[in-house]
Amino acid sequence: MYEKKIPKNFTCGMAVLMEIIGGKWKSYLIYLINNGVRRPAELQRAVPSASRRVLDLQLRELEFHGIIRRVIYPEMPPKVEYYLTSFGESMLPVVAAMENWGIRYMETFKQLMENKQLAMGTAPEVELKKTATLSRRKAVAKAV
Amino acid sequence: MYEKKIPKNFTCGMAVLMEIIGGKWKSYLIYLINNGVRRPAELQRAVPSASRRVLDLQLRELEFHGIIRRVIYPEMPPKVEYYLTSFGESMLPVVAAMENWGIRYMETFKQLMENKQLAMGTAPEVELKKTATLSRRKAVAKAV
DNA sequence: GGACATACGGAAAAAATTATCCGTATCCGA
DNA sequence: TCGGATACGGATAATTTTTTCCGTATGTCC
Repeated sequence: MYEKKIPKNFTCGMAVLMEIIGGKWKSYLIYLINNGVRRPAELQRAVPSASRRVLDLQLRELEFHGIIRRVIYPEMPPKVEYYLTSFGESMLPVVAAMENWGIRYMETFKQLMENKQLAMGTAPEVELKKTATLSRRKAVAKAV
Repeated sequence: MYEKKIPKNFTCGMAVLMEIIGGKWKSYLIYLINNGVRRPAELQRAVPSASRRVLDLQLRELEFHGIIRRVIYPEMPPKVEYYLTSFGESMLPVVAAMENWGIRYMETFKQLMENKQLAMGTAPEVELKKTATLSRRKAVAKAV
């Protein structure tokens, strides 16, 4: 793990959670391991777009953080399996909530990315409030 | 926003959600705005460890993704306020779940970081399974 | 006029993360 | 003996994100 130069705070839960599953593939690894994809090579085949190295590193970090547990079989050729710890399992509802929210807005999101325009179906109420502060001063326009 | 060279997939919800709130301060910004901290300068004072620039950039991205809405008051000195859109509000439960999970394991996590040792209170069941595959071969040791 | 407030943005440096490429070792099967 | 499977790790490059430092503009208060 890279030695950080800027210390992190971890004063809010978000920072803690992000430190643990913020990596590019970590949540997916948790998902896969929980669904029975246990061996390193299997995981690599399951996520071919990730390099073998990063998966290894992120598995190490997940293990270091107590999310997964590595079981080493002293065989030849080598065999390794990963399992969620009970601590790791405690994270499943959160991961699921994140995943579900994402799925729900995936299509909308993709369209947004293509259009490169803000066009969320649910979102954009745009209105200009005119408050007391406006009349209190000279109200110079500086629109965007 | 930075033009990426490696295209992202967004085939799973996690990737979508991460694209939206993965930024270092984004979830905190959502939290603050939802709690009435609306003006840019207020937000900067609320997160002094973040540079003004990044907060600006991440606010832009949140706006672009339809999570927040920027209300510009044509006054002088300039006045701007951010509000969650209804789309942004749909994210609150997820953010809360993440935050809560993190808070719950914050202390354990901090100790882990200090010790630089895997010592999760709940976690480490370590056991070595011996399966058929072991006897099937010569079982050479390659322990760690 | 000078110091402060408001809000914004470009450019480049620094930091952090991820990718690529090299290597180790053993065993199995053709 | 050669090619593939298993698993792992170092070193460096590339990419992405964040920080730092510079600038713009206008208005108020002393």
